[in-house]
Amino acid sequence: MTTTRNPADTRQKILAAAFQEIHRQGYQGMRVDRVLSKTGLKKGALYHHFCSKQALGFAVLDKLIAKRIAELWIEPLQDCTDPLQDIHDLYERLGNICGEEFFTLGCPLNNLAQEMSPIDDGFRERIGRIFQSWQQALSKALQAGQERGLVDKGIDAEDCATFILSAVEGALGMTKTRQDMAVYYRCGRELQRYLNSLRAIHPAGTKPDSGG
Amino acid sequence: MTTTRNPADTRQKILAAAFQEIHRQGYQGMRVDRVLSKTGLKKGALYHHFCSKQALGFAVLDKLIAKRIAELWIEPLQDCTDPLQDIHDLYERLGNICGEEFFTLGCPLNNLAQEMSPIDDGFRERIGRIFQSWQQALSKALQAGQERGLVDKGIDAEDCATFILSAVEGALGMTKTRQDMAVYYRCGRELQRYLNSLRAIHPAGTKPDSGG
DNA sequence: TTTTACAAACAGACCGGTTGGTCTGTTTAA
DNA sequence: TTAAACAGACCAACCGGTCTGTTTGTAAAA
Repeated sequence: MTTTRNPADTRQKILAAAFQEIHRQGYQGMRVDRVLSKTGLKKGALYHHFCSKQALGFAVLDKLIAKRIAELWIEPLQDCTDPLQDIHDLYERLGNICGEEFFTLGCPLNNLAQEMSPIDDGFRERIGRIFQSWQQALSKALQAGQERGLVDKGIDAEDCATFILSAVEGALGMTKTRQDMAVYYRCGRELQRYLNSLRAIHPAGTKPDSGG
Repeated sequence: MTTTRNPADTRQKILAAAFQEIHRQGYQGMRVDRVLSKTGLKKGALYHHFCSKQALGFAVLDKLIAKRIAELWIEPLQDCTDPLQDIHDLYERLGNICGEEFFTLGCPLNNLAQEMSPIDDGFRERIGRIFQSWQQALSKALQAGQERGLVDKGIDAEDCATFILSAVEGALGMTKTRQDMAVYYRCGRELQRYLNSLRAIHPAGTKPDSGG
């Protein structure tokens, strides 16, 4: 029967509903009652699994959002061949994977960052760690590209990673503001122009691998 | 005496306090009572000048925030000489004008956009108009640069303006998330790299004005 | 100039709905 | 048998907004 108890599943249901609520209304705008009505559970269940609204918010951040970022951005960059190409591919891929509704709601991580970073240390530290690992993945990929001669050795990989991350989040934010996915794709093309400007320069008239 | 009534001044005081509150806590996080305690006024005064919390929020957006954006970004771009240089200068200038505290709180306009665009039509329309004029200013400046031969005629000024706006807001957002102005300056250097990629290309070995 | 009238500009008590959280009791699984 | 896993009534604090009463500026009337 479906009436059998399953604590792990209950916990997951609560997390999923809370994630949706936070994604739509923000953390402060999320109401525990709405999470409950969405799951069909009662307060006893929620406060059995999570000791407070804040603990629930942290759990959503640590368990769902961080995982999503890792799957979409960090792991694919671990062993990429051409970082400049791959970063743009990941950007484009996000547009295919996620529906239009997702884009009108914005990046869950950045939403929380903008809302909570200045007013809650717990959120700021957790969010900071996630962004840190994201940026590191970008930076490492660019450095690997430099070693392979695909990326200009004159650039500072850390700086570029910071900018790419900012630009991606900026594009997602503007897409959300305008409620128009066309903004996302336009920004994607210009991001590609920037990425190309990071390419290793080879002497005119020679191919990258033909030089001596 | 300072006890004499001054409605216009009272209204301005309320707006200023509300702006600070919104900047720190967001619109939903702003409390009417805190605005009042900050101004020393009572509810009677506030609800005499503004019929609701929402009306107060709209007023802050229309009177304070829109004005600030116009002064900092739109008006300076009206008659600029070299848009690519001037856009970067405006970016750098913002870092000098505004204190560190401002950056840890983020762009007031984008904060509101991220928080309210998906859940309130009134805010979304107002915010959309402001961003629209901002982007138009960037776009027009780039087009003027194209006509003067300073900007590559192959680029789409609208697309570039969208990306620049997104990148600037993204940089401000990441600065806020990290609570570190160094992020802002790093992004500034990479933004400049992007802007340089929009420069008109002149034949190798010739100066821009010496070509025939 | 003084008085009166009146609306604008507030003060501040009050209210109803909302919200996160608690507490006790009951059911389920081991 | 027992502890975990819930149900659901209940609560205190908060919060936007209302309402009535009071003060102040001002312009017309005397």
